[in-house]
Amino acid sequence: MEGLTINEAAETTGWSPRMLRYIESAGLIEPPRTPKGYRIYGPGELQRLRTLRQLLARFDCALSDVAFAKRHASDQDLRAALERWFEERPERPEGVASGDWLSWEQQKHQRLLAMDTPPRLTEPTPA
Amino acid sequence: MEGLTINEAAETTGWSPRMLRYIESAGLIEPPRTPKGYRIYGPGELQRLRTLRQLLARFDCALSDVAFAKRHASDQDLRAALERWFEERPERPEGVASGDWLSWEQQKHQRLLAMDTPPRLTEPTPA
DNA sequence: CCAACCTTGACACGATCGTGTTAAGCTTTG
DNA sequence: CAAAGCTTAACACGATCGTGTCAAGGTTGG
Repeated sequence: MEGLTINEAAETTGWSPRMLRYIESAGLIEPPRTPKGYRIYGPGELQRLRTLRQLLARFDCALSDVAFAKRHASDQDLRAALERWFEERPERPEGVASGDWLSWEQQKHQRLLAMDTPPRLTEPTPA
Repeated sequence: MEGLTINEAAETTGWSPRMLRYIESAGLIEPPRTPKGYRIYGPGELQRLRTLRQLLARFDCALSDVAFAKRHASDQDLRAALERWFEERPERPEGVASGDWLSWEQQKHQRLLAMDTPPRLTEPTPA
């Protein structure tokens, strides 16, 4: 055997075997398998399991958050979209006439949006 | 009045007033208030509300994910920690003797970890 | 061969998310 | 001033997360 079995890994990392499977299902740590499908945890996996623990505890965040962060890290489009959203400043012009008011910033962003809006995402969800 | 009230904003963005408050409580969009505490949504907020919608729909993610992304964007420590965790490669050396095996990678990371571990975070949670 | 271990799948359950609704109390406005 | 609108707080409820446990079946090893 080239590494630890799931129960052994659970033992040394503090996670339950159930959670190791769950973590795998979340795409966070996917150990290789023997030809018959047994999971084998090597030093790398064990270490990542331990540090995962610390991450969650230290920053008080959820497994799903880390899963999302992974998506965020590997999905260029997602990252770009989020970045642009955060950049939309809470800017408050103040110097605009009351008529324009409703239009000016709105249109500015409308233009930005038009660039990446896959046609008809805002579909009226027709029942 | 310098902007839309919460009900008007709800009307034009498609969110319910309840959700506008919820989104605010999540720290995603916090409109300014009148001296008496009434929320006022300006063009910026309205736009962010609309694009938020598209974000969630387009990438099929949750509000809490975006909230976490915001933390991720503004918390340097969090970002660094996540980055390091993702970088821990699923590398499988293969060329290491069976005795070393358990130690080598482990210690490598232990060293890395030691650098940023605020003393005693792994407190034994003493009931 | 059979006991010990693994695998997947399911049910269960408390906690949190996302959302609506309602109540009690101010504020703005016709 | 009274109606309409805002605010917070609370209750409710289905959906999902995180987790345990149990069942049915394949694998491994003494």
